[in-house]
Amino acid sequence: MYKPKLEKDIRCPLEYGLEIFGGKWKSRIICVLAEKKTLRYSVLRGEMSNITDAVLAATLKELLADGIVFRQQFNEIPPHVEYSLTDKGKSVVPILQSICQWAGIYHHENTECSLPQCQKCDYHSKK
Amino acid sequence: MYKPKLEKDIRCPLEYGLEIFGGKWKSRIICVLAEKKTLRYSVLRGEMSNITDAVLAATLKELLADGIVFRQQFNEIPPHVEYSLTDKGKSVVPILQSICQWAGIYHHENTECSLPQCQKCDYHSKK
DNA sequence: CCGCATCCCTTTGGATACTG
DNA sequence: CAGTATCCAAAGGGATGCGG
Repeated sequence: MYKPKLEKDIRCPLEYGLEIFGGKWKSRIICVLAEKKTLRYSVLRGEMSNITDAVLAATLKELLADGIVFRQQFNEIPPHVEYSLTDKGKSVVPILQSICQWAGIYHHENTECSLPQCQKCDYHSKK
Repeated sequence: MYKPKLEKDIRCPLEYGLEIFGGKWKSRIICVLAEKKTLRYSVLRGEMSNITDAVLAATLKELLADGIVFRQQFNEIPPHVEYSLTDKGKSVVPILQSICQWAGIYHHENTECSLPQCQKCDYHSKK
């Protein structure tokens, strides 16, 4: 039985912001796109181990709706789709950087990302 | 029936950070404590409309475990408990500030917090 | 006064199979 | 290639009532 989504609480800007990039895969997708600039769907999925299509597609949809990513469809043979960050999307990267820096100070046990696909977090400390 | 928590994924610093203050009430609690410095449990609850004891207590426990808040118990008559931010907790406030600023730019529909208890978000723009 | 126990509902994330 | 459909599991959040 389908149940319509309940009216969301009115949220302050802070909570709005956390909604945008606070999801389980969202920050990771933003990081990857920030580093690689433009990626096809299948390549993007390859960069994120263990994510399934259902989840990746749903997450990209949200990011698209929130204006974080840009989606370009190529109706060639074979067809493909490319994703990249919008300006809005790019503007969150410094915030993710600062979170990563902060966490690096306190999260001693695992300062280096141990997930290969998460080496993209290195983006935050590079340069 | 009690079910043990599954082993958490290994997370990069960024995701660790989002875990700390990304929960539904966490940022709000941090904001309130950042402004009021020290609050009794009951007063803190009063500052957050609609939160229930079960949720507030659980959230405070997490923040305590993560070293964000400090808990001082007074075994007087009547007994009470006071919560305040640790140094680690205080150090996340600038990050919340930057998120709030960023969101203010893009979240035009609701730039001003419309929840009274969330006027604490003004903390981020004050001064 | 503070906060836990219990039970329940909603939301989110995921596995598998399948399609334009 | 780039997803959707379906079904399901787990976690988060919440209401109520009790206990130190």
